[in-house]
Amino acid sequence: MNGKPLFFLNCADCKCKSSIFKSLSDEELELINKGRFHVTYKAGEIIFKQGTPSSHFVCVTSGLAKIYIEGYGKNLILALIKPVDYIFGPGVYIDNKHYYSASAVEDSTACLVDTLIFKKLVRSNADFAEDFIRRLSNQTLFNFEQVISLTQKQMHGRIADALFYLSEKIYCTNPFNITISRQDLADISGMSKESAIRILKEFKEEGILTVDGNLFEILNIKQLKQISETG
Amino acid sequence: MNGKPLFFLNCADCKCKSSIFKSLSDEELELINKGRFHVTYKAGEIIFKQGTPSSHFVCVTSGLAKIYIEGYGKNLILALIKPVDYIFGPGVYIDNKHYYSASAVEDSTACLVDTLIFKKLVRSNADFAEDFIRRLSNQTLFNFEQVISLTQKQMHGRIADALFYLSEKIYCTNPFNITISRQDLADISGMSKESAIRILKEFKEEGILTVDGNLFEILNIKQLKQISETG
DNA sequence: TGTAATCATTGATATATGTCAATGAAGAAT
DNA sequence: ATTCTTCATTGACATATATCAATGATTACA
Repeated sequence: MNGKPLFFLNCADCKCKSSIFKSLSDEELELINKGRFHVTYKAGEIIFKQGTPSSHFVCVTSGLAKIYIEGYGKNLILALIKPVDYIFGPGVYIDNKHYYSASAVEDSTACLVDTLIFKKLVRSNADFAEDFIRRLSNQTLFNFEQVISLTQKQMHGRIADALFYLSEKIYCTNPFNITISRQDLADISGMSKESAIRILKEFKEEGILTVDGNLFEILNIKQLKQISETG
Repeated sequence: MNGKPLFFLNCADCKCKSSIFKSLSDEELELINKGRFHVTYKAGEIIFKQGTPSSHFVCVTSGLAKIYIEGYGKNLILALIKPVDYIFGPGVYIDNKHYYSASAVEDSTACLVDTLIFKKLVRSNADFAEDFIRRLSNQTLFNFEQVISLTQKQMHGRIADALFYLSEKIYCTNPFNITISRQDLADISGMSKESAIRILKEFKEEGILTVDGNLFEILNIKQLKQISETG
């Protein structure tokens, strides 16, 4: 419930706008601002659901969200989205459908912006278009790493990768407090919850990691890196 | 060695240009044409190698190529590229590096075009940029299907998916002659060559498939679809 | 403040899948 | 033809991983 002033901001003054918008002028930001909704989500709430039409893209302004594909009986978490980052699915330029679901992991707030406005700006502003393509490319590279980790590494390597992802990319500290569940950790690593927990236990026993509830600390980064690399 | 006249064509007259170029004017095509190389590859030859700098993108004009990530001890085939389709890796907009390798599966020919020209056209022609983004989006959707198949389906389902991919997307006939090896089939399906062969054998025994050397025929499409869906 | 509900943990077990080794078949080269 | 090399096939075996079931811990809640 903090951050209420955000409701009154416009995009041009927004202190926490996504870096994708840096190539936009104030007039262009005003365009975005006009088609914008500010929403709050409680932890666990669905932001959008795979298969539904997508008319807006989502910019997470506080909290933490996950995007995940609902597959055959289980979920694959594609990424965690933290402030200030945005969710722009591949369906927007194809058939305006969501190809994955998104939900709030922590209590979160987000801005929703009409994708038509976004597409218009892509056409009219080459810098913006290029930034967007760069962003799509980075996502693809991330997908590549992910698919190789998931298909060619054994569980230890995959958990190691997930731990580095959480520590380095999401929580950005080393003793870090995870706000995701063990099931989420398993859905990131493509394994069962039970297996994920067992690997954590092994890492603890080998002194690579300490786990106290949701507080994790990677003690032996070098060894964990090696586990990540040897699969 | 057929198709020699291709060497003398320019892009504007090319009968087999990739659909990505349909939004370009003759002048713009001439720009592409100027920075273009026509190359022939023998089956098995490497077109480019993961990790090397990428200055040109590749448009396959005859034959068949594969793009594959060289992972931890084995390869993952991301896609087969048939005429007329092009290979434009995600590194082009990031650091001009190849993030996967490409090689010719059959004797092939290709045009190489400077990526700088491509990027210039993306900036100057909004239709072209949008077509390109659409294409990137489609690739992402394909990646999603692939990662779900590879991580959430058992071997039977993955081989079923690979067979449909070959029959419907690549060779586009039902009794189809594969020009890829069993190892390639395994690298598409994310399993060992031996496992892939065993699954094929089971499908044969159940009357779902006939396999005579490299000639495949899917006999019971409905059943194979179901195997694909039940994982 | 207890009761339900969810989440985390652990053990036992079944099985999907990879690895290794051996053999057969099909081309390529001499 | 004959040898050599690559590719395909099969079997035996080891093991990585999921599933199921039970229990403990934590949180929501009324």
